[in-house]
Amino acid sequence: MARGSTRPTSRDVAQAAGVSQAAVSLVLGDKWRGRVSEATAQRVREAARDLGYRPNLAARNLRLGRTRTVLLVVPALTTEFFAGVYTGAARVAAEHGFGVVLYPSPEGIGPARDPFASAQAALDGVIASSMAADALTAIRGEALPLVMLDSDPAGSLGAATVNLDIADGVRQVAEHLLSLGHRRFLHLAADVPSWTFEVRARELASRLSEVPGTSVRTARAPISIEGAVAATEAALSVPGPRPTALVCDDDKLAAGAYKAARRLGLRIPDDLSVTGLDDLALATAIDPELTTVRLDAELFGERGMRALLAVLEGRSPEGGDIPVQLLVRGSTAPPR
Amino acid sequence: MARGSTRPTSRDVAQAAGVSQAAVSLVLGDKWRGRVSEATAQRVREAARDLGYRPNLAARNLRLGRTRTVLLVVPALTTEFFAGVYTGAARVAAEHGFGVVLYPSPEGIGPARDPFASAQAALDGVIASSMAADALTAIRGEALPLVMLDSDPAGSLGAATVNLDIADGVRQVAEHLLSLGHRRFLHLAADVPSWTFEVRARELASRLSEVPGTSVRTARAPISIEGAVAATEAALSVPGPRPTALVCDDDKLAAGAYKAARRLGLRIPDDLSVTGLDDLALATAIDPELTTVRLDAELFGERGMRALLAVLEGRSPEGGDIPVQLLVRGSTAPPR
DNA sequence: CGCCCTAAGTTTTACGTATAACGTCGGCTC
DNA sequence: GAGCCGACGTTATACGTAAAACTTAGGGCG
Repeated sequence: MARGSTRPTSRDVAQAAGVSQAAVSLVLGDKWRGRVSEATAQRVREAARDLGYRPNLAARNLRLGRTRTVLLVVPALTTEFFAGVYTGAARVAAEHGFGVVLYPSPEGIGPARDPFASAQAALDGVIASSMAADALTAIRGEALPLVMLDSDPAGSLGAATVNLDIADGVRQVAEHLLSLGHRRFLHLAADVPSWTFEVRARELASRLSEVPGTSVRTARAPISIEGAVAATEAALSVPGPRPTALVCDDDKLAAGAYKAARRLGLRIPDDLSVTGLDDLALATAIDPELTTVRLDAELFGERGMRALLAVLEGRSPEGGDIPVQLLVRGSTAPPR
Repeated sequence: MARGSTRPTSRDVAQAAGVSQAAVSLVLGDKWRGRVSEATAQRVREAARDLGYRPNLAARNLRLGRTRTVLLVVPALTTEFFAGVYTGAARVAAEHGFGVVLYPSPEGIGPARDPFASAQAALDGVIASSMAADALTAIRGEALPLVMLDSDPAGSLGAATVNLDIADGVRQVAEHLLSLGHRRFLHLAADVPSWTFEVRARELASRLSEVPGTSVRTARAPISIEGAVAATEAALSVPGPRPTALVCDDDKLAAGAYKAARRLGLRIPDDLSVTGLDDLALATAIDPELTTVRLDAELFGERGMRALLAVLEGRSPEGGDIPVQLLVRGSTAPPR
């Protein structure tokens, strides 16, 4: 009790219970089936509780050569979506006795360009968003078990991938707008090099090209409201027939588009239909509420973590993209 | 080289450089001033680089008895703000060779109610938001160096506190609205037990009570857009003279209030002035743009981390609240 | 010449845990 | 009664690192 400030070790517990340190380890590690009597085990457990014993993780990790900790690498930018991913991943991790450490990719973190310096913990594996491109080379260098989120299955040599079915989401958006009667489209694309955005562009172009009489222009903007305002305002100001439907890569871009439309005196959805992608809180805060594609971020994180656990246990991760869902709200209507 | 799959240790480096393991540790730990010749040090560094050596964190942590890792405990709810806090904290941490692990407080994480089970890493200290109340008792039990964010300085026995000057922000809001001529106020309060919200209520009531002829009612809502819509709609529908100014504890609540106002046919700011607090991306996405109080989340995280570093080094953390700034936008105007 | 000092290392130890390898003792079988 | 086996432990060791304590060889100095 009056041992001072240092934390009790398994040896202290052993002494208190009148057994050897090994016995403590066996009991607390639940490996005592036929090795220790029930009575002794009970004594050990009580001593541990009384002393407030907690195993030293550093020692355990050293001994076992693994840490039951994984790194989740996300792009610094998008917070709400990846908060959901983290939550899902952390929940599944906790169920399996794992912890999850976050590494938000590049900017803002400063000198430590290296995920593994920043995450002091030693790691058993990594889950990385393909948007966090900067960190990826460093990750590859470590040859750790790796799961990629929303990454080109063909391009992620070796690594397992878990993807949202973004292509289907874009198809749903296109179908919805086409069936409303829209033919002149503007695609407000995220100016970020990532597979997940390439898919949007490819799928939209592909579907629209099948319908005679449609046209689609593209504008690019960084993923921020201000950036989207400028890009949209410019794109809608060019002479010639104006697009009647604006497909945005992302809800934030759509929010910027709203502001641009307002400045130009265009009413949504009467003069311009707008769609987003993500279903952030934003989407229902703006007026009119945004027609968008709901991505289940938590499920995404869960599936990512399950895939990594599978890799760690030598199983092969389950395949299949995660379904997404079009939410039709007030920002889309037939063209006037 | 052809050593197989296991990672090289300092002993491997030693062998490659033709020195002892101790020499490697000295060189790489930068403790070799008068202990090792420059030439040998160079050889060691090269060998380490060639082998791709990385020190085993678990072993180092065990040896040193500290991990250079701190836990940041945040409420699961609010993501954008705490993303900023994390970024600021992580930057400062990285500058000092520390890592930051996130623990989003209660819901969603599942069985592991215990921050220290979830964050597998052993910890040197903790930074905790007072909003993450559920986790606090567990944290206290560990007797780790602790810094509280936005917590009652009087009530956080022993622990250092770092606070935003929320009281000043509320005063600025009140001053602004009073000077516009508003006298009938509604306070849309976050239904979350936390000091940071108590301050808002206290300060607003206090300032308004000094001005004769003012009245203030209070409505409560959970911090979500939908919750705020319902609460605001109810509060604005009661008979009698309607409030002309709505002071919200938070931007999200304000976004909900916008929707409620719209449903009731009230125009902002003509029929109702609205203010928020946080300056989230939301604030400039909605129309009209929200008059709100900018909180510098990154600076908050920075200061929190600096305070914790001070505690860890036995210095006393610097005091003083972090200043905040009123941003007057389009959601406030004189009452009609 | 004898001494100490410094440079340049090496040997050894400890951190706390998990587990393989090793004892001991009573009881049962043949 | 010899042998063996299962129950109940203990002893010893290794994980990789940091650092204290020790070694060795010159060199300078009185």
